[in-house]
Amino acid sequence: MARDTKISAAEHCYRTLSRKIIGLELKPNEPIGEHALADLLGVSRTPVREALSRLSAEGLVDLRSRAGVVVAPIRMDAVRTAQFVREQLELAIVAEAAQQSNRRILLGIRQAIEEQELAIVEDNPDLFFECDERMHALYCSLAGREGVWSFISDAKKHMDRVRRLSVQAGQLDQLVQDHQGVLEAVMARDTEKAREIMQLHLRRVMLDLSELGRLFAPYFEQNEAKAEGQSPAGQS
Amino acid sequence: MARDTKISAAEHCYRTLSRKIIGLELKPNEPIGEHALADLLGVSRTPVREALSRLSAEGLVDLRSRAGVVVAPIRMDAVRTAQFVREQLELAIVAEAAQQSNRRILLGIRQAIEEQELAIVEDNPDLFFECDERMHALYCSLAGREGVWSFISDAKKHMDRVRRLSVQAGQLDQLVQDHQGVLEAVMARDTEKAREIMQLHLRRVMLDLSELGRLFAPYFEQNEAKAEGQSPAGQS
DNA sequence: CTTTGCATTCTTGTATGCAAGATTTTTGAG
DNA sequence: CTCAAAAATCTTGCATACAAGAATGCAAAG
Repeated sequence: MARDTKISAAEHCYRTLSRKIIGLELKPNEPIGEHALADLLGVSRTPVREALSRLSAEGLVDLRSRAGVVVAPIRMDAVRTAQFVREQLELAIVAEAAQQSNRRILLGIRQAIEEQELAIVEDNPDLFFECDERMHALYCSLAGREGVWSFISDAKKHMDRVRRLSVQAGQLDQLVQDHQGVLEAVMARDTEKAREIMQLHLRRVMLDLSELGRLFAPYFEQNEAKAEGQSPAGQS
Repeated sequence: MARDTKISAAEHCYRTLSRKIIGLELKPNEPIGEHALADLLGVSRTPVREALSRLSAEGLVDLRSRAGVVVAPIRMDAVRTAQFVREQLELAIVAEAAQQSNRRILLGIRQAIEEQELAIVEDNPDLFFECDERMHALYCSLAGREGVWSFISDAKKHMDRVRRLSVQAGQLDQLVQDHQGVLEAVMARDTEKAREIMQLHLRRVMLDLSELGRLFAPYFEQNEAKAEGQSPAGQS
């Protein structure tokens, strides 16, 4: 209520919806109407529409022309592509980062890791992911390539929902251990080891992908199989 | 005039403006008004606004709140970042492509290169760049990672205007030779050589960047140097 | 009971109106 | 002539109105 005047309503809509979608607060395949969102966000349809247009370009919502808007289902293809992109970029970044040494940034990374441990204890997924983002972004800074983070971030959006799902079954401790390993390697200027651990780390998310696809089937894109024909109306 | 009904007006606006900006038909730092664009495109301000919103998110236009819209100046930082991102992705792609062999795609690549040579003879920059895009996209297909192209394409947008500028001074022949070299290496399954030539090729664009910054200074972002304080009013 | 065609309702896509902030011009004083 | 302040103009940001297409429900026929 304090900074309402600073950013536009459209931007506010974009950020709020983006956060809600990635945080699974709005569920994949869930129908959302422009009017309903406008009411929810307390604005008119126009800024909502602008936000939806951007989200559609990013692949987070599907605009079905004149037939409604739905939160985009998680698409296996998109996840794999995003993983590839992210891996290439982050590995290159961490390799460059390992050749730099900025005390302040390194300290920030350490702090982020510690805070992330705390987030696990507190069972606070939002904080966990926030720290994760901060840490990875700091590696970009360390490498002197802050701009690259926005590209990684774009790719990550397609994976974040999967990560959220895997949290519910997940071993978060292992991820933090990975982070510590990467940091040690970077501080030791061991480029190869840093890349190695980071690669392992980044691929960990994908391990249970097919299982998640089964567990959370309604969140994933259905392969054109008309499910209704299989389940008879078990009413009688 | 045949497919007007298929895509929305907003999408039409987005594509048209995107093309005009990248093609330097709309010049960097040129002020554009929503109303003027609406008239130009024969629609109302609403779809124009939607397009501008997306273009702003991509960094192709700057929306100065209530003070006008300008075509984004070329930003050196953004170009360097885009170059980094593109290089990482394309090198990984060509390395994977070199381990595949799909006759039809390889043929398509060869065709694109030949058509590109033709474009040089005809002095047709639009065709030249269109072939270039097609070829690079085909390598993504060859690697079985079509989805990656959209990410490369996003990064490329920040470099394309620079490439357009360097065409005017440029040796396009060299670029085509690079392409042929890459194709040969890929067909010979020589991963390392393919990466090597591709890297050289991708970096060629950046060589004259600083010179272009001087030659086309008004197209580039000015470094906050208040020019007015230095030039006294030489009226009297 | 199932199916087909129609009418209703709902949702989006676009146009337009209005208000607020920024820019420019004008006007007046020194 | 210079500078400053205020008014007029311009431009965007948001809300609303309207129209066209899609989905849904209903009724009638087989």
